[in-house]
Amino acid sequence: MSDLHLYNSYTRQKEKFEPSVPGHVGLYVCGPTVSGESHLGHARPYITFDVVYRYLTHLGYKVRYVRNITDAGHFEEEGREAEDKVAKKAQLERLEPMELVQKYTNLYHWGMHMFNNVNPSIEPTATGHIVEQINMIQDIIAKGYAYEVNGSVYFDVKKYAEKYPYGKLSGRVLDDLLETTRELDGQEEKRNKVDFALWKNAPPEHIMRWTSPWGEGFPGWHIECSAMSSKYLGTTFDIHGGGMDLLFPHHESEIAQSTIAHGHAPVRYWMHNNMITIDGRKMGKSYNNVIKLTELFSGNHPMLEQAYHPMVIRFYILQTHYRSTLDFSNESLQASERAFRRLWEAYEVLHKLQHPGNAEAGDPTLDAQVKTWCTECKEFMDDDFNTAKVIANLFELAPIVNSIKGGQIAQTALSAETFKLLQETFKVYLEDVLGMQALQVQQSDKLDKVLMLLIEMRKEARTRKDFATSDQIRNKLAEAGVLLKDEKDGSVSYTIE
RNA sequence: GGUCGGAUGGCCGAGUGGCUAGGCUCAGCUCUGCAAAAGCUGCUACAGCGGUUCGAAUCCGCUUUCGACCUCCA
Repeated sequence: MSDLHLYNSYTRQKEKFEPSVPGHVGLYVCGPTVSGESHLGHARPYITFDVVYRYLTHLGYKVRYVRNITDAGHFEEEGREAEDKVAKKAQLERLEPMELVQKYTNLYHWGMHMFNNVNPSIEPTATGHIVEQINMIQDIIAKGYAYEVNGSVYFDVKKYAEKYPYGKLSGRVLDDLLETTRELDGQEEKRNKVDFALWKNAPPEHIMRWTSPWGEGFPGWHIECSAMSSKYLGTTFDIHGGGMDLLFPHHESEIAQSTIAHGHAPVRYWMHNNMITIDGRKMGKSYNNVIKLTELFSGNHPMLEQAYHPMVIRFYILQTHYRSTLDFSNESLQASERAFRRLWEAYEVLHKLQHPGNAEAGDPTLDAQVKTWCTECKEFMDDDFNTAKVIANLFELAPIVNSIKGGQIAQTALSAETFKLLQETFKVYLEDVLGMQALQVQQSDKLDKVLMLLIEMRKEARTRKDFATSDQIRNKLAEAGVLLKDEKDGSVSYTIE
Protein backbone atom coordinates (compact mmCIF):
# COMPACT_ATOMS: atom_id res chain seq x y z
CA MET A 1 0.00 0.00 0.00
CA SER A 2 2.86 2.33 0.67
CA ASP A 3 6.54 2.74 1.23
CA LEU A 4 6.11 4.73 4.36
CA HIS A 5 9.00 4.53 6.77
CA LEU A 6 8.91 6.14 10.14
CA TYR A 7 11.28 6.56 13.02
CA ASN A 8 10.24 4.32 15.87
CA SER A 9 11.36 5.77 19.19
CA TYR A 10 11.16 2.32 20.71
CA THR A 11 13.77 0.78 18.41
CA ARG A 12 15.47 4.08 17.65
CA GLN A 13 15.52 3.52 13.96
CA LYS A 14 13.47 4.08 10.88
CA GLU A 15 11.20 1.18 10.10
CA LYS A 16 8.87 0.33 7.28
CA PHE A 17 5.35 1.00 8.39
CA GLU A 18 3.03 -1.97 8.15
CA PRO A 19 -0.24 -1.73 10.05
CA SER A 20 -1.33 -4.79 11.97
CA VAL A 21 -4.63 -4.84 10.12
CA PRO A 22 -4.04 -4.21 6.42
CA GLY A 23 -5.62 -1.01 5.26
CA HIS A 24 -6.40 0.24 8.74
CA VAL A 25 -4.35 2.28 11.16
CA GLY A 26 -4.89 2.91 14.85
CA LEU A 27 -3.36 6.20 15.91
CA TYR A 28 -3.30 7.47 19.46
CA VAL A 29 -1.93 10.88 20.43
CA CYS A 30 -1.58 12.29 23.92
CA GLY A 31 -3.88 15.28 24.11
CA PRO A 32 -3.92 18.23 26.46
CA THR A 33 -4.52 18.57 30.14
CA VAL A 34 -7.30 21.10 30.14
CA SER A 35 -6.33 22.87 33.31
CA GLY A 36 -4.92 25.82 31.40
CA GLU A 37 -4.51 27.48 28.03
CA SER A 38 -2.59 25.84 25.23
CA HIS A 39 0.66 27.51 24.22
CA LEU A 40 2.94 27.44 21.21
CA GLY A 41 4.75 24.37 22.52
CA HIS A 42 1.50 22.43 22.57
CA ALA A 43 0.83 23.36 18.97
CA ARG A 44 3.67 21.26 17.71
CA PRO A 45 2.45 17.73 18.46
CA TYR A 46 -1.05 18.55 17.35
CA ILE A 47 0.14 19.90 14.02
CA THR A 48 2.75 17.18 13.63
CA PHE A 49 0.30 14.37 14.19
CA ASP A 50 -2.39 16.10 12.22
CA VAL A 51 -0.06 15.80 9.25
CA VAL A 52 0.64 12.18 10.14
CA TYR A 53 -3.09 11.54 10.19
CA ARG A 54 -3.64 13.44 6.95
CA TYR A 55 -0.86 11.63 5.18
CA LEU A 56 -1.97 8.19 6.30
CA THR A 57 -5.45 9.06 5.10
CA HIS A 58 -4.01 10.34 1.84
CA LEU A 59 -2.24 7.01 1.37
CA GLY A 60 -5.63 5.35 1.52
CA TYR A 61 -5.57 3.98 5.04
CA LYS A 62 -8.70 4.00 7.10
CA VAL A 63 -7.38 5.69 10.21
CA ARG A 64 -8.97 5.76 13.61
CA TYR A 65 -7.39 8.74 15.28
CA VAL A 66 -7.84 8.93 19.03
CA ARG A 67 -6.66 11.96 20.94
CA ASN A 68 -7.60 12.16 24.59
CA ILE A 69 -8.46 15.05 26.80
CA THR A 70 -7.08 14.89 30.31
CA ASP A 71 -9.78 16.52 32.36
CA ALA A 72 -9.19 14.75 35.64
CA GLY A 73 -6.48 16.59 37.47
CA HIS A 74 -3.65 14.34 38.37
CA PHE A 75 -1.32 14.27 41.23
CA GLU A 76 2.28 14.28 40.53
CA GLU A 77 3.18 10.72 40.94
CA GLU A 78 5.29 11.24 44.03
CA GLY A 79 2.73 13.64 45.36
CA ARG A 80 5.21 16.42 45.98
CA GLU A 81 2.56 19.06 45.68
CA ALA A 82 -0.19 16.72 46.75
CA GLU A 83 -2.63 18.91 44.93
CA ASP A 84 -4.95 18.23 42.12
CA LYS A 85 -4.11 20.81 39.49
CA VAL A 86 -7.62 21.22 38.26
CA ALA A 87 -9.15 21.31 41.69
CA LYS A 88 -6.68 23.88 42.95
CA LYS A 89 -7.15 26.31 40.15
CA ALA A 90 -10.88 25.89 40.31
CA GLN A 91 -10.87 27.16 43.86
CA LEU A 92 -8.73 30.12 42.94
CA GLU A 93 -10.99 31.06 40.12
CA ARG A 94 -14.11 30.12 42.02
CA LEU A 95 -15.29 27.86 39.30
CA GLU A 96 -16.59 24.35 39.33
CA PRO A 97 -13.86 21.95 38.20
CA MET A 98 -15.92 20.86 35.24
CA GLU A 99 -16.64 24.46 34.37
CA LEU A 100 -12.93 25.10 34.20
CA VAL A 101 -12.42 21.93 32.20
CA GLN A 102 -15.11 23.02 29.78
CA LYS A 103 -13.62 26.48 29.38
CA TYR A 104 -10.17 25.23 28.50
CA THR A 105 -11.52 22.42 26.37
CA ASN A 106 -13.44 24.96 24.32
CA LEU A 107 -10.36 27.14 24.03
CA TYR A 108 -8.29 24.17 22.97
CA HIS A 109 -10.80 23.19 20.30
CA TRP A 110 -10.78 26.75 19.05
CA GLY A 111 -6.99 26.62 18.73
CA MET A 112 -7.12 23.31 16.87
CA HIS A 113 -9.67 24.77 14.50
CA MET A 114 -7.53 27.86 13.89
CA PHE A 115 -4.64 25.59 12.95
CA ASN A 116 -6.90 23.72 10.55
CA ASN A 117 -6.27 20.47 12.37
CA VAL A 118 -8.64 17.69 11.47
CA ASN A 119 -10.82 16.52 14.35
CA PRO A 120 -9.84 13.16 15.75
CA SER A 121 -12.16 10.22 15.22
CA ILE A 122 -12.62 9.87 18.95
CA GLU A 123 -11.70 12.37 21.63
CA PRO A 124 -12.18 10.50 24.90
CA THR A 125 -11.99 12.18 28.27
CA ALA A 126 -10.40 10.76 31.38
CA THR A 127 -13.44 11.53 33.50
CA GLY A 128 -15.61 9.63 31.05
CA HIS A 129 -13.51 6.49 31.46
CA ILE A 130 -13.13 6.09 35.21
CA VAL A 131 -14.76 2.67 35.07
CA GLU A 132 -12.36 1.42 32.41
CA GLN A 133 -9.43 2.71 34.41
CA ILE A 134 -10.61 1.03 37.61
CA ASN A 135 -11.14 -2.24 35.76
CA MET A 136 -7.66 -2.11 34.36
CA ILE A 137 -6.15 -1.39 37.76
CA GLN A 138 -8.03 -4.32 39.29
CA ASP A 139 -6.72 -6.53 36.55
CA ILE A 140 -3.14 -5.45 37.24
CA ILE A 141 -3.59 -6.07 40.96
CA ALA A 142 -5.02 -9.51 40.24
CA LYS A 143 -1.98 -10.31 38.15
CA GLY A 144 0.25 -9.38 41.05
CA TYR A 145 1.91 -6.28 39.66
CA ALA A 146 0.21 -3.64 41.74
CA TYR A 147 -0.47 -3.20 45.44
CA GLU A 148 -2.80 -1.11 47.53
CA VAL A 149 -1.66 1.13 50.37
CA ASN A 150 -3.99 3.44 52.28
CA GLY A 151 -6.50 3.71 49.48
CA SER A 152 -3.89 4.25 46.79
CA VAL A 153 -2.65 1.70 44.28
CA TYR A 154 0.91 1.57 42.98
CA PHE A 155 2.47 -0.31 40.13
CA ASP A 156 5.34 -2.56 41.17
CA VAL A 157 8.04 -1.48 38.75
CA LYS A 158 10.82 -3.57 40.28
CA LYS A 159 8.84 -6.75 39.89
CA TYR A 160 7.89 -5.79 36.36
CA ALA A 161 11.49 -5.14 35.45
CA GLU A 162 12.46 -8.68 36.42
CA LYS A 163 10.56 -10.07 33.45
CA TYR A 164 10.14 -7.16 31.08
CA PRO A 165 12.43 -4.57 29.52
CA TYR A 166 11.45 -1.64 31.70
CA GLY A 167 13.19 1.52 30.53
CA LYS A 168 13.78 0.45 26.95
CA LEU A 169 11.67 3.19 25.43
CA SER A 170 13.20 6.03 27.39
CA GLY A 171 16.66 4.58 27.77
CA ARG A 172 16.45 4.29 31.53
CA VAL A 173 18.29 1.72 33.61
CA LEU A 174 16.30 0.63 36.63
CA ASP A 175 19.32 0.45 38.91
CA ASP A 176 20.19 4.04 38.05
CA LEU A 177 16.68 5.14 38.85
CA LEU A 178 16.79 3.33 42.17
CA GLU A 179 20.09 5.00 42.99
CA THR A 180 18.91 8.49 42.25
CA THR A 181 19.73 10.52 45.30
CA ARG A 182 16.82 12.88 44.84
CA GLU A 183 14.43 12.73 47.76
CA LEU A 184 10.81 13.42 47.19
CA ASP A 185 7.91 13.56 49.58
CA GLY A 186 5.06 11.12 49.60
CA GLN A 187 7.22 8.15 48.82
CA GLU A 188 6.78 6.29 52.04
CA GLU A 189 3.77 4.38 50.80
CA LYS A 190 5.65 2.90 47.91
CA ARG A 191 7.71 -0.23 48.03
CA ASN A 192 10.21 1.43 45.72
CA LYS A 193 10.57 4.99 44.64
CA VAL A 194 10.32 3.96 41.00
CA ASP A 195 6.78 2.71 41.52
CA PHE A 196 4.08 4.92 40.10
CA ALA A 197 0.49 5.50 41.10
CA LEU A 198 -2.39 3.83 39.34
CA TRP A 199 -4.94 5.24 41.74
CA LYS A 200 -4.61 7.91 44.38
CA ASN A 201 -6.60 8.25 47.53
CA ALA A 202 -8.32 11.63 47.63
CA PRO A 203 -7.82 13.79 50.68
CA PRO A 204 -11.02 15.40 52.02
CA GLU A 205 -10.41 18.77 50.35
CA HIS A 206 -10.01 17.18 46.97
CA ILE A 207 -12.91 18.14 44.77
CA MET A 208 -12.57 15.68 41.92
CA ARG A 209 -13.14 12.20 43.35
CA TRP A 210 -14.68 8.92 42.40
CA THR A 211 -15.70 5.85 44.32
CA SER A 212 -13.44 2.88 43.78
CA PRO A 213 -12.73 -0.50 45.36
CA TRP A 214 -10.00 1.30 47.34
CA GLY A 215 -12.15 4.16 48.56
CA GLU A 216 -12.69 7.61 47.14
CA GLY A 217 -9.93 8.83 44.91
CA PHE A 218 -8.86 9.58 41.39
CA PRO A 219 -6.82 7.87 38.70
CA GLY A 220 -3.05 8.09 38.43
CA TRP A 221 -1.48 10.06 35.68
CA HIS A 222 -0.67 7.30 33.21
CA ILE A 223 -3.58 4.91 33.39
CA GLU A 224 -6.07 6.87 31.32
CA CYS A 225 -4.09 6.59 28.10
CA SER A 226 -3.68 2.84 28.54
CA ALA A 227 -7.34 2.31 29.34
CA MET A 228 -8.69 4.49 26.55
CA SER A 229 -6.28 3.46 23.82
CA SER A 230 -6.96 -0.23 24.39
CA LYS A 231 -10.69 0.39 24.51
CA TYR A 232 -10.83 2.16 21.17
CA LEU A 233 -7.84 0.81 19.29
CA GLY A 234 -7.32 -2.63 20.75
CA THR A 235 -4.64 -4.00 23.00
CA THR A 236 -2.10 -3.71 20.21
CA PHE A 237 -2.30 -0.67 18.04
CA ASP A 238 -0.09 0.86 15.43
CA ILE A 239 1.08 4.35 16.28
CA HIS A 240 1.30 6.22 19.55
CA GLY A 241 2.42 9.82 19.34
CA GLY A 242 3.33 12.56 21.74
CA GLY A 243 6.02 14.99 22.77
CA MET A 244 9.50 13.77 23.58
CA ASP A 245 9.11 14.97 27.12
CA LEU A 246 6.46 12.30 27.65
CA LEU A 247 8.87 9.46 26.96
CA PHE A 248 9.57 9.19 30.64
CA PRO A 249 7.81 8.49 32.82
CA HIS A 250 4.48 8.68 30.99
CA HIS A 251 4.97 6.40 28.01
CA GLU A 252 7.30 4.06 29.80
CA SER A 253 4.58 3.57 32.41
CA GLU A 254 1.94 3.05 29.76
CA ILE A 255 3.97 0.22 28.30
CA ALA A 256 4.38 -1.41 31.70
CA GLN A 257 0.71 -1.17 32.66
CA SER A 258 -0.57 -2.41 29.35
CA THR A 259 1.96 -5.18 29.09
CA ILE A 260 0.76 -6.63 32.39
CA ALA A 261 -2.91 -6.06 31.69
CA HIS A 262 -2.88 -7.45 28.17
CA GLY A 263 0.09 -9.76 28.16
CA HIS A 264 1.91 -7.90 25.41
CA ALA A 265 3.25 -4.48 24.52
CA PRO A 266 0.53 -2.03 23.49
CA VAL A 267 2.19 -0.07 20.70
CA ARG A 268 3.99 -1.06 17.52
CA TYR A 269 5.42 2.31 16.52
CA TRP A 270 6.17 5.10 18.96
CA MET A 271 6.56 8.58 17.50
CA HIS A 272 7.81 11.59 19.42
CA ASN A 273 8.05 15.17 18.30
CA ASN A 274 10.81 17.42 19.54
CA MET A 275 10.34 20.60 21.55
CA ILE A 276 9.90 24.20 20.55
CA THR A 277 12.56 26.27 22.25
CA ILE A 278 12.80 29.93 23.02
CA ASP A 279 16.25 31.40 23.52
CA GLY A 280 17.50 27.85 23.25
CA ARG A 281 15.31 26.65 26.10
CA LYS A 282 12.31 24.41 25.97
CA MET A 283 9.08 26.34 26.03
CA GLY A 284 7.26 25.03 29.04
CA LYS A 285 5.47 25.88 32.19
CA SER A 286 8.46 25.05 34.33
CA TYR A 287 10.58 27.68 32.60
CA ASN A 288 7.88 30.29 32.63
CA ASN A 289 8.55 31.14 29.04
CA VAL A 290 5.36 30.14 27.30
CA ILE A 291 3.49 32.12 24.69
CA LYS A 292 -0.15 31.17 24.67
CA LEU A 293 -2.00 30.64 21.43
CA THR A 294 -4.34 33.54 22.12
CA GLU A 295 -1.29 35.77 22.62
CA LEU A 296 0.37 34.46 19.52
CA PHE A 297 -2.63 35.10 17.30
CA SER A 298 -3.20 38.57 18.75
CA GLY A 299 0.42 39.67 19.17
CA ASN A 300 -0.38 40.54 22.73
CA HIS A 301 2.79 39.42 24.50
CA PRO A 302 5.96 41.33 25.41
CA MET A 303 8.11 39.00 23.33
CA LEU A 304 6.03 39.36 20.20
CA GLU A 305 6.70 42.07 17.64
CA GLN A 306 3.43 41.35 15.87
CA ALA A 307 0.50 38.99 15.67
CA TYR A 308 1.04 35.75 13.81
CA HIS A 309 -1.63 34.04 11.80
CA PRO A 310 -2.26 30.40 12.74
CA MET A 311 -1.31 29.33 9.23
CA VAL A 312 2.01 31.09 9.59
CA ILE A 313 2.65 29.14 12.80
CA ARG A 314 1.65 25.94 11.08
CA PHE A 315 3.95 26.62 8.14
CA TYR A 316 6.79 27.56 10.44
CA ILE A 317 6.41 24.29 12.32
CA LEU A 318 6.23 22.21 9.16
CA GLN A 319 9.33 23.84 7.67
CA THR A 320 11.32 21.90 10.24
CA HIS A 321 11.43 18.15 10.64
CA TYR A 322 9.32 17.08 13.60
CA ARG A 323 12.20 15.39 15.42
CA SER A 324 14.38 18.51 15.45
CA THR A 325 14.10 21.24 17.99
CA LEU A 326 12.63 24.41 16.62
CA ASP A 327 13.70 27.74 18.04
CA PHE A 328 11.12 30.47 18.36
CA SER A 329 11.98 33.99 17.26
CA ASN A 330 10.09 36.87 15.70
CA GLU A 331 12.58 36.85 12.90
CA SER A 332 11.94 33.26 11.90
CA LEU A 333 8.18 33.64 12.16
CA GLN A 334 8.30 36.72 9.98
CA ALA A 335 10.43 34.82 7.48
CA SER A 336 7.83 32.05 7.50
CA GLU A 337 5.08 34.54 6.93
CA ARG A 338 6.73 36.04 3.85
CA ALA A 339 7.63 32.62 2.54
CA PHE A 340 4.15 31.24 3.00
CA ARG A 341 2.52 34.24 1.36
CA ARG A 342 4.71 33.80 -1.70
CA LEU A 343 4.07 30.09 -1.90
CA TRP A 344 0.34 30.41 -1.44
CA GLU A 345 0.09 33.12 -4.08
CA ALA A 346 1.91 30.88 -6.51
CA TYR A 347 -0.63 28.19 -5.67
CA GLU A 348 -3.47 30.58 -6.44
CA VAL A 349 -1.81 31.53 -9.70
CA LEU A 350 -1.50 27.86 -10.57
CA HIS A 351 -5.21 27.44 -9.97
CA LYS A 352 -6.08 30.00 -12.59
CA LEU A 353 -3.59 28.91 -15.24
CA GLN A 354 -4.95 27.13 -18.28
CA HIS A 355 -2.77 24.68 -20.12
CA PRO A 356 -2.97 24.87 -23.93
CA GLY A 357 -3.27 21.10 -24.09
CA ASN A 358 -0.12 20.06 -25.93
CA ALA A 359 0.74 16.45 -25.20
CA GLU A 360 4.43 16.95 -25.95
CA ALA A 361 6.56 19.07 -23.66
CA GLY A 362 8.04 22.10 -25.37
CA ASP A 363 10.92 21.99 -22.94
CA PRO A 364 11.59 18.34 -22.15
CA THR A 365 14.35 19.13 -19.67
CA LEU A 366 12.13 21.42 -17.63
CA ASP A 367 9.25 19.00 -17.98
CA ALA A 368 11.33 16.18 -16.54
CA GLN A 369 12.60 18.39 -13.74
CA VAL A 370 9.08 19.39 -12.77
CA LYS A 371 8.00 15.76 -12.79
CA THR A 372 10.86 14.86 -10.50
CA TRP A 373 10.11 17.64 -8.04
CA CYS A 374 6.48 16.57 -7.94
CA THR A 375 7.03 12.87 -7.45
CA GLU A 376 9.72 13.46 -4.86
CA CYS A 377 7.12 14.88 -2.52
CA LYS A 378 5.75 11.42 -1.87
CA GLU A 379 9.23 10.03 -1.29
CA PHE A 380 9.91 12.76 1.24
CA MET A 381 6.71 12.13 3.14
CA ASP A 382 7.40 8.41 3.03
CA ASP A 383 10.74 9.11 4.64
CA ASP A 384 9.53 9.77 8.18
CA PHE A 385 7.22 12.64 7.23
CA ASN A 386 9.87 15.03 5.95
CA THR A 387 7.61 18.03 5.50
CA ALA A 388 10.63 20.36 5.29
CA LYS A 389 11.75 18.72 2.08
CA VAL A 390 8.25 18.73 0.64
CA ILE A 391 8.04 22.45 1.22
CA ALA A 392 11.48 22.94 -0.33
CA ASN A 393 10.28 21.24 -3.50
CA LEU A 394 7.14 23.34 -3.63
CA PHE A 395 9.43 26.35 -3.51
CA GLU A 396 11.34 24.94 -6.45
CA LEU A 397 8.08 24.71 -8.35
CA ALA A 398 6.73 28.14 -7.40
CA PRO A 399 9.00 30.18 -9.75
CA ILE A 400 8.02 27.88 -12.60
CA VAL A 401 4.36 28.57 -11.97
CA ASN A 402 4.98 32.30 -11.78
CA SER A 403 7.13 32.22 -14.88
CA ILE A 404 4.44 30.48 -16.88
CA LYS A 405 2.08 33.20 -15.84
CA GLY A 406 4.62 35.97 -16.43
CA GLY A 407 5.58 34.63 -19.83
CA GLN A 408 9.21 33.87 -19.01
CA ILE A 409 8.34 30.23 -19.59
CA ALA A 410 6.18 29.25 -22.55
CA GLN A 411 2.73 27.88 -21.85
CA THR A 412 3.63 24.84 -23.90
CA ALA A 413 6.89 24.13 -22.09
CA LEU A 414 5.22 21.48 -20.00
CA SER A 415 3.11 18.68 -21.36
CA ALA A 416 -0.53 18.63 -20.40
CA GLU A 417 0.14 15.60 -18.25
CA THR A 418 2.96 17.24 -16.34
CA PHE A 419 0.98 20.40 -15.87
CA LYS A 420 -1.84 18.39 -14.37
CA LEU A 421 0.65 16.64 -12.11
CA LEU A 422 1.95 20.03 -11.03
CA GLN A 423 -1.52 21.22 -10.12
CA GLU A 424 -2.31 18.02 -8.27
CA THR A 425 0.95 18.12 -6.37
CA PHE A 426 0.23 21.56 -4.98
CA LYS A 427 -3.31 20.65 -4.12
CA VAL A 428 -2.47 17.34 -2.50
CA TYR A 429 0.61 18.35 -0.55
CA LEU A 430 0.01 21.95 0.35
CA GLU A 431 -3.69 21.61 1.16
CA ASP A 432 -4.53 17.97 1.85
CA VAL A 433 -1.35 16.70 3.47
CA LEU A 434 0.24 19.75 5.04
CA GLY A 435 -3.19 21.12 5.79
CA MET A 436 -2.44 24.68 4.77
CA GLN A 437 -5.15 27.15 3.90
CA ALA A 438 -5.36 30.76 2.80
CA LEU A 439 -4.35 33.51 5.19
CA GLN A 440 -7.38 35.54 4.34
CA VAL A 441 -10.96 34.48 4.24
CA GLN A 442 -12.98 34.85 1.08
CA GLN A 443 -13.88 38.46 0.38
CA SER A 444 -17.47 39.41 0.12
CA ASP A 445 -18.87 40.11 -3.31
CA LYS A 446 -19.69 43.63 -2.27
CA LEU A 447 -16.15 44.48 -1.28
CA ASP A 448 -14.89 42.92 -4.46
CA LYS A 449 -17.23 45.08 -6.53
CA VAL A 450 -16.12 48.22 -4.71
CA LEU A 451 -12.48 47.41 -5.27
CA MET A 452 -13.06 46.59 -8.90
CA LEU A 453 -14.66 49.98 -9.29
CA LEU A 454 -11.63 51.70 -7.81
CA ILE A 455 -9.33 49.63 -9.94
CA GLU A 456 -11.33 50.62 -13.00
CA MET A 457 -11.12 54.31 -12.08
CA ARG A 458 -7.39 54.02 -11.57
CA LYS A 459 -7.03 52.33 -14.90
CA GLU A 460 -8.82 55.18 -16.62
CA ALA A 461 -6.61 57.72 -14.87
CA ARG A 462 -3.55 55.85 -16.05
CA THR A 463 -4.68 55.82 -19.65
CA ARG A 464 -5.06 59.60 -19.34
CA LYS A 465 -1.55 59.59 -17.85
CA ASP A 466 -3.04 61.17 -14.78
CA PHE A 467 -0.58 59.44 -12.49
CA ALA A 468 -1.34 61.72 -9.57
CA THR A 469 -4.84 60.31 -9.40
CA SER A 470 -3.84 56.71 -10.09
CA ASP A 471 -1.11 56.80 -7.46
CA GLN A 472 -3.46 58.38 -4.97
CA ILE A 473 -5.91 55.52 -5.38
CA ARG A 474 -3.14 52.97 -5.04
CA ASN A 475 -1.55 54.66 -2.03
CA LYS A 476 -4.79 55.22 -0.18
CA LEU A 477 -5.78 51.61 -0.71
CA ALA A 478 -2.37 50.52 0.50
CA GLU A 479 -2.89 52.54 3.67
CA ALA A 480 -6.16 50.68 4.12
CA GLY A 481 -4.32 47.40 3.69
CA VAL A 482 -5.27 46.65 0.12
CA LEU A 483 -2.30 46.11 -2.19
CA LEU A 484 -2.75 46.51 -5.92
CA LYS A 485 -0.61 44.62 -8.37
CA ASP A 486 -0.37 45.55 -12.03
CA GLU A 487 -0.12 42.31 -13.91
CA LYS A 488 1.84 41.81 -17.11
CA ASP A 489 -1.29 41.41 -19.17
CA GLY A 490 -2.65 44.75 -18.04
CA SER A 491 -5.08 43.37 -15.51
CA VAL A 492 -4.91 44.40 -11.89
CA SER A 493 -5.23 42.10 -8.91
CA TYR A 494 -5.36 42.93 -5.24
CA THR A 495 -4.45 41.32 -1.97
CA ILE A 496 -5.81 42.30 1.42
CA GLU A 497 -3.42 42.22 4.31
C1' G B 1 25.61 13.20 38.84
C1' G B 2 23.14 9.53 35.22
C1' U B 3 20.97 8.80 30.26
C1' C B 4 20.15 10.82 25.51
C1' G B 5 20.40 14.44 21.58
C1' G B 6 22.36 18.79 19.11
C1' A B 7 26.39 22.35 17.20
C1' U B 8 25.34 23.81 9.36
C1' G B 9 26.41 30.43 5.45
C1' G B 10 23.84 37.40 8.08
C1' C B 11 19.24 34.65 10.25
C1' C B 12 15.97 30.07 10.12
C1' G B 13 16.58 25.41 8.67
C1' A B 14 17.15 20.14 5.25
C1' G B 15 20.75 16.84 4.58
C1' U B 16 20.87 9.06 2.57
C1' G B 17 30.25 9.70 2.41
C1' G B 18 31.21 11.96 -3.80
C1' C B 19 26.54 15.35 -7.27
C1' U B 20 25.32 23.80 -4.75
C1' A B 21 18.29 21.47 -0.20
C1' G B 22 14.92 25.27 0.65
C1' G B 23 13.21 29.80 3.02
C1' C B 24 14.19 34.84 4.85
C1' U B 25 17.57 38.92 4.49
C1' C B 26 21.02 41.58 1.29
C1' A B 27 23.08 43.33 -3.66
C1' G B 28 22.54 43.79 -8.97
C1' C B 29 19.47 43.23 -13.27
C1' U B 30 14.62 42.49 -16.30
C1' C B 31 9.61 44.03 -16.53
C1' U B 32 6.94 48.75 -15.08
C1' G B 33 4.91 55.91 -16.06
C1' C B 34 6.64 55.05 -10.93
C1' A B 35 6.04 51.34 -7.41
C1' A B 36 4.62 46.64 -5.71
C1' A B 37 4.51 41.76 -7.31
C1' A B 38 6.99 38.36 -10.33
C1' G B 39 11.40 36.58 -12.88
C1' C B 40 16.82 36.19 -13.43
C1' U B 41 21.82 36.51 -11.24
C1' G B 42 25.10 36.68 -7.08
C1' C B 43 26.17 35.34 -1.58
C1' U B 44 29.43 27.27 -1.29
C1' A B 45 28.55 27.07 5.17
C1' C B 46 28.98 22.73 7.96
C1' A B 47 32.08 24.10 16.46
C1' G B 48 37.57 22.62 17.12
C1' C B 49 41.43 18.83 16.76
C1' G B 50 42.79 14.11 15.20
C1' G B 51 41.57 9.44 12.54
C1' U B 52 39.25 5.98 8.69
C1' U B 53 38.60 6.69 3.22
C1' C B 54 40.59 7.82 -3.43
C1' G B 55 36.87 11.22 -1.25
C1' A B 56 33.70 13.25 5.24
C1' A B 57 28.76 18.29 6.94
C1' U B 58 27.75 12.99 6.75
C1' C B 59 31.63 7.35 9.78
C1' C B 60 35.11 6.86 14.46
C1' G B 61 37.72 9.20 18.72
C1' C B 62 38.76 13.34 21.80
C1' U B 63 37.84 18.53 23.17
C1' U B 64 34.66 22.74 23.63
C1' U B 65 29.71 24.13 23.98
C1' C B 66 24.18 24.08 24.13
C1' G B 67 19.97 21.46 25.33
C1' A B 68 16.28 17.50 26.75
C1' C B 69 14.85 13.80 30.26
C1' C B 70 15.72 11.92 35.23
C1' U B 71 9.62 15.94 38.95
C1' C B 72 3.92 18.28 36.40
C1' C B 73 5.38 19.26 31.34
C1' A B 74 3.69 18.70 24.11
